[in-house]
Amino acid sequence: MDDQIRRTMPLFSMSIVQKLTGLTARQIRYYEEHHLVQPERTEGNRRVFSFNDVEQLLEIKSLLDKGVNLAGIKHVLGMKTIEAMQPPVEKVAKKPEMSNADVMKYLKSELIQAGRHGKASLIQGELSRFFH
DNA sequence: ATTCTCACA
DNA sequence: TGTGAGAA
Repeated sequence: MDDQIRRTMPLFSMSIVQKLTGLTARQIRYYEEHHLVQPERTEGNRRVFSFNDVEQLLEIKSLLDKGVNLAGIKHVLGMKTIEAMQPPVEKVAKKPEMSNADVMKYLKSELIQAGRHGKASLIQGELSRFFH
């Protein structure tokens, strides 16, 4: 139950999420309009994303590369949400979704990538707690 | 300096 | 989806 809090806890600013996902702020806001992600808001109306939101965005990016349109992505993500809420069911086959380990690996590569450009201090600070 | 909303020569 | 304006 403590894990649920960790991935739901709002931690990332727009700039951080942009670097982490490679998506533009415009796209991220657009996906939010379509309820593909539901970031929290600060008192100043700034978006604050959780670890789950970042994973969700990465999943969206993945599907986009596969040529899936927003309507299709909504269905895929919708199924995921339903599954998460009605879990007491044996999943027949394994899901080709990004595992937590895959996400971690991806984020690390992003940090290295950004590091080669000398501008990773920001996101490293934000993610450090996840790489203990 | 950052991010937000809104609107489109 | 990009982009710029005006505000917070």
